Amino acid sequence: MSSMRAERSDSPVTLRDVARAAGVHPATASRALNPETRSLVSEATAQRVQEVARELGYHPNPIARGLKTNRSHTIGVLVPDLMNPLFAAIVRGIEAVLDEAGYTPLITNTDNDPERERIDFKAMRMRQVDGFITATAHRDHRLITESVGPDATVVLVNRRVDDNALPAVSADDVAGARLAVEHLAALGHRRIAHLAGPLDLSTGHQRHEGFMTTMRALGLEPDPDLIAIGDNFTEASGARICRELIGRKAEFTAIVAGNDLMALGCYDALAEHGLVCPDDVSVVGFNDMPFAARFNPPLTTVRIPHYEMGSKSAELLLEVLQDPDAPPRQVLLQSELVARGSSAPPRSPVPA
Amino acid sequence: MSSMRAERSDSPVTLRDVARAAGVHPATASRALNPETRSLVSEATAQRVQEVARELGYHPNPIARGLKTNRSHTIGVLVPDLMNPLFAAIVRGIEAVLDEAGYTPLITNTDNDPERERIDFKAMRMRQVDGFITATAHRDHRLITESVGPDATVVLVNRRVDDNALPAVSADDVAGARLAVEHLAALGHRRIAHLAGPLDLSTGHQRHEGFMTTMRALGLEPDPDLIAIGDNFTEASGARICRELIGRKAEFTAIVAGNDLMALGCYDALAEHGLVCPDDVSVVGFNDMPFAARFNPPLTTVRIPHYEMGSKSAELLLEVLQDPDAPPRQVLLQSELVARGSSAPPRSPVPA
DNA sequence: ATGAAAGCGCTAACAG
DNA sequence: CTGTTAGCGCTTTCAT
Repeated sequence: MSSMRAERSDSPVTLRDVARAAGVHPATASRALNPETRSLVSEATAQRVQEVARELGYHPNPIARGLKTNRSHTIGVLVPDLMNPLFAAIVRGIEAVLDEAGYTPLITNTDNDPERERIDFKAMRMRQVDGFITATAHRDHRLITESVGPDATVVLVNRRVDDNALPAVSADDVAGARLAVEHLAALGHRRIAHLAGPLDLSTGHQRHEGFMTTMRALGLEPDPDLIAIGDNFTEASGARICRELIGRKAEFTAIVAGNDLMALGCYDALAEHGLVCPDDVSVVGFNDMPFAARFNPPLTTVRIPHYEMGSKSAELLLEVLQDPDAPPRQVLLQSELVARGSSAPPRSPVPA
Repeated sequence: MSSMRAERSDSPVTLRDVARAAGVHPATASRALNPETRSLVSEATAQRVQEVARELGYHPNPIARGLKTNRSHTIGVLVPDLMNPLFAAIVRGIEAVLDEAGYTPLITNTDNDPERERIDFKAMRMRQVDGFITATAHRDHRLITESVGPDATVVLVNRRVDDNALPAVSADDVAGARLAVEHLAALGHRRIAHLAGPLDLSTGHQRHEGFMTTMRALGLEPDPDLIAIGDNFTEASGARICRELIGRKAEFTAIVAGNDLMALGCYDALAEHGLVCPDDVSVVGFNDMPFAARFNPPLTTVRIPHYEMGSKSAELLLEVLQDPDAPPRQVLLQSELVARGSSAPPRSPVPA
């Protein structure tokens, strides 16, 4: 109630105002208001200052604080594309944790364009972000360190770099690909194709690895004719290389796609050639993006915990910010197969 | 090439450094570097300062600038939920325009929670945002003006307020609903239901208006039993009120849903009752969200230009920022019907 | 435990 | 046209 008085138009109530009202020096007020330095001030005055601040409706000006401290309580978040629901979910996870900790995310879309990425990094550094969370890392991390400087705090999400030089949280893509292959093998498939995502992205690479390893482990030597590499993780790319695969006239009864979008591209390419999924060809995606169960047919896919990936990455960043010298930690989240309508036993199962 | 020298670790190269190197006063350097004030300085020195700045790799510190000017070149963007692909698209449109103009969006999700919204507004004002773009407006705009103050610059996107007191860009929802009804009527439907979104949101309200008006215009007095109001724009809400509708035992052959998500909810509710879409019941959505064509059946819906809505809203905001006293302008974007598999003639068309 | 003073990097009067 | 002088709001030595 007593606070109503101060709720006037703007809130240009400054630290000085609080100090004056509390009868102390601005410096003292500053100390009293900041949890980090409160111990430097007597319990009594601390109480009083805080009280007065509340009554006046005082809010510290983060800009001014940032100018002095060289920190902005702002985190740069780089994703390929917010319109990909996967990344939207990750961002929401990041936002939740950051918000709780008093940080604000600064979000930007790179469309996987390295040039654009470089520009964004620079721009964010200029805005004094305290750290970065990026989902756009290529397997070689030099692009990042070159752009942000070796000093900057960076956490990777959904991707990782080869040498594990950067802290990262990602799903276990190798294990995920294994689940996909095992699922298809269990259904009786032997001629399994893989339409991989770009191999210079860790997700594309690891899933490819997982595919190859598992195939061999199951005694199914992968046929080079049944492997194709897309140049990005899109429906168009998936469709393109699926057409290519079909054009090769090699026999196959199932496809492991690099991700759900590429799987959708397969749907299209298959349909163009009069092939029906799953009757003629089973398709397994990756990510379990929102609405995957709505597709026609409902997409069998490997679920990765999007939201949790985001929240964990934010936690990890906060951790690194606290203790910059700790060795880069890698968090691996579990993936899980979600069987839906796009996978079924092959028409004429080849007996093992 | 000559710039390599300065590209050392961080970029703590300040205006003073540039000034010193160019042999001028910092103030002069400031003027030379700022396009707005460049005219105040001689062509020659302006050139020289800019040259030196480039060589040194100087970048102005926006924090410091903001502290002085009380502007941050930052825009607060409030959306209900980034995971709704509609809003992701809007955000991308906003981002594109803002970025071009040297502004940075600060994005936040409100989940349509007014309390959360209020908090976000406050937090952003503290961060000195220069303006707001919000997709979360209720029809009554007092919530907004109370939160951000009467002085603040606000543009609405995808929604509007009743009295048009705020600048806004939105799709023509009334016309959109008309298209939906006309489409179904043209197919031969007479018993058309409407599962509306919340009526305190302009989108829900306007689509409902458009539905009622068009029905009457076509001589199809809307049956109150065939109207239900959801409490939010989600699949769950759509499913809930669709079940309710079915429970009423009133006859209907088609549904106009408040948006695509609610239409998806209808798919579920219908299926639960053994009704098949479109054979038994046609369903029309609203928004044409990404992947709508992938659903089963592919969703007939009213397309609104998501991305353009975002970009236009950013342009409008920039406009208002330029000329704060101009009367609030409303931009209405055209919607368009996209006929897909979820709508078909009724089983036994009632002759007109 | 508190006050005084300086300064983060930049811009905006005001002189000259 | 350019230099001088302040000062944005806050934090941080350094004294006291």
